[in-house]
Amino acid sequence: MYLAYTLFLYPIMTTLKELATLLNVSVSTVSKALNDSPEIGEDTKARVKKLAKELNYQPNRLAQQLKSNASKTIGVIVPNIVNPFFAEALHGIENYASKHQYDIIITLSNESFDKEARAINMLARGSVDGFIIAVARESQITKNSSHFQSILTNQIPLVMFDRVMENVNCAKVVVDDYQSVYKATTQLIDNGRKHVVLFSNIADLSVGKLRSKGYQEAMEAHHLNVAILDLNQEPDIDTHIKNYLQQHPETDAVVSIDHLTGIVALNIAQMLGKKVPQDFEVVGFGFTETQLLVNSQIAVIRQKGEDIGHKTVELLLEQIANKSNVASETVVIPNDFKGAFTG
Amino acid sequence: MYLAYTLFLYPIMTTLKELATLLNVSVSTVSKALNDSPEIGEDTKARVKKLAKELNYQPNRLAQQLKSNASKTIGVIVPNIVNPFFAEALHGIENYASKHQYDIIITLSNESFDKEARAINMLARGSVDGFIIAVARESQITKNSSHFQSILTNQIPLVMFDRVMENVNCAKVVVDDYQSVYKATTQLIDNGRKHVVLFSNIADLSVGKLRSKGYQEAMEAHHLNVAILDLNQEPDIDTHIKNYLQQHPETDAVVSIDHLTGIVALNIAQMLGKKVPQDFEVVGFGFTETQLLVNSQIAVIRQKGEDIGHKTVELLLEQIANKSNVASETVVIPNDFKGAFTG
DNA sequence: TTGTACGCGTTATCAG
DNA sequence: CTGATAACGCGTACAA
Repeated sequence: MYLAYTLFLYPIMTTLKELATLLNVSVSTVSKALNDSPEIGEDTKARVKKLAKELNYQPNRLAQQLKSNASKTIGVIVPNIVNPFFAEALHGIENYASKHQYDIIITLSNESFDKEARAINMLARGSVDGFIIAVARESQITKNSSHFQSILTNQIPLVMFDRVMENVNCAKVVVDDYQSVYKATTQLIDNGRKHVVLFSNIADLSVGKLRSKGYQEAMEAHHLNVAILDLNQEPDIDTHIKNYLQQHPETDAVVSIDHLTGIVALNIAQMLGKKVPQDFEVVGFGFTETQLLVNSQIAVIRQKGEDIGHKTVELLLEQIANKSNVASETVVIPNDFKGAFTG
Repeated sequence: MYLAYTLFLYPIMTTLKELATLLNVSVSTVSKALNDSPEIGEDTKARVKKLAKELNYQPNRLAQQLKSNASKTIGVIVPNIVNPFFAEALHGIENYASKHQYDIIITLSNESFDKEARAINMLARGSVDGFIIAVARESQITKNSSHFQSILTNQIPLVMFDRVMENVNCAKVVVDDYQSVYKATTQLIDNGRKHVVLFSNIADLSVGKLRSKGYQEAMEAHHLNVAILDLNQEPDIDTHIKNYLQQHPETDAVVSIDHLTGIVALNIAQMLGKKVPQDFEVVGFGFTETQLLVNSQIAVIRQKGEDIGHKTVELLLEQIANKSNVASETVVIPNDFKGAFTG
């Protein structure tokens, strides 16, 4: 005879208490019944479950989280999401996390220290069991890591990836930035290229520096001139690249250490009448779909975003499990090479 | 004299109760003091705040949320995040939400109905105050909207964007898919193109159908032959496009209704020796960076992902505010055109 | 001015 | 087998 009540109640979230009063039993009985406790008789279990189903009862997760002191949620902070590398990494993170029944809260720092710090402050108060972070540009440049230290001080598990800070003592997942660019540059030189220039719009980032270093040392090892075009934050990279290539017509190869300048360089070189890849070769940083976009006309150093994402979650869940063990290993996920270099 | 205690306690989350015992006052006094209640004396306020600062006290958000019955969090479910359109929309959503002190929990449906349904089930239990959803491919194809109905039944605010379901009665934000493709196609025809083909890998989606319809009706209005290459789910779109263009050498224009096939078609056409844009023209769907990638060689219909994201949040927050008012308006955000068509 | 008591929804312990 | 009680951490009406 609780039909009317039922109909009225239905839409809004049903609680244990409501079930209890409707069934004339105690709240704890209902809770145990729904959790299949052996303490409860089969008949009452059935009654409880039936009504719970009818009223579409769903336990409130906030309450469960508060009680258990675990949110089963990972806080992810990335500089932006439009960069396909981060998109892929997030994809990997989400997949692996959800496989392990973890939700993720994503926050974008927009490369800003403040926003990064605020996000940490919000999430570090019970909302998440741990953090996965790629450091904002501003934090990297200013070397301000106070907000990360506060995570560590609070014993909250933390994993950094790609953009990491050396002086923060936590687990890290990176790619072999130096190695892969060194190797790619060497390959170009072996192909007979003499005027290899590096294009970059991330010179100020940790990864940018490592990649530049790879290029630089490869060039120097072969006694070739180092030429770096730093497009950092330039709004109109098209024009700058065009100007450079016109002023340096001898250029016969480009190493791009980000996901954009390589493709742009390719297009412009073709517009300027260069034959690719016969007398002009490009190596770029890329991601899964890059290959489609450039149609094998350039070689790409492919960052395995999804794998990197997987790994970060793996490390984080380990830390969450063995609360004590603040492991701070650094895992390197080597880059792929896609698209054959010409000989 | 609580210094030793302090040092021991510091790392782990400080609670009101701990502050209270340390200060020999009641929990509520501490709470009020921290919230600057006029009931509390200035001196005690000072004492409380001082210790709170020392111990780095941060109120537990879960508890606050449970108490207030509001999570200040938006649940966002998108099919994937690698598609730059969704990445941009998410960017817009995150920015606008965070401006209004809302967090977002992002879940990826991976185009699967099950995952979408599970995500809703998890989040609809107190974790979020409302949903923003772009419908998974599978849900659209099977027309299964039961999980969405359950959101509505539970009175949880819901906004759909881009991929929407007509039979779900909620607010929606879409682009002018039909219109913009009709217009683009007409433009190509006006430019003298006679053999315009449509490339698509999203024929089965609501947006895909609308866009195809725009193309089709524009062609028919000019008594031209409709030609559609459906690359839906094909792994190797490169090859298919190449084959098509070789078998149909008369083709003088391509309309691509997704963010990939247009760029691929452009590259392949150039490889096949077509002069772009003199005797071959491409219109594609795109996003902010597309223009850079294709270097003005094709025109793009640009979906304003960020604006769309903004709008969804705006509508959702409205709904959250006037709980009663289940507004179900549909907002259309018109596409931009970038890159001049040649005449 | 401060403290007490209760509620948010859940679970766990301990009586009955 | 069932129920009362306490607890998670916070906020607040009410009492002192």
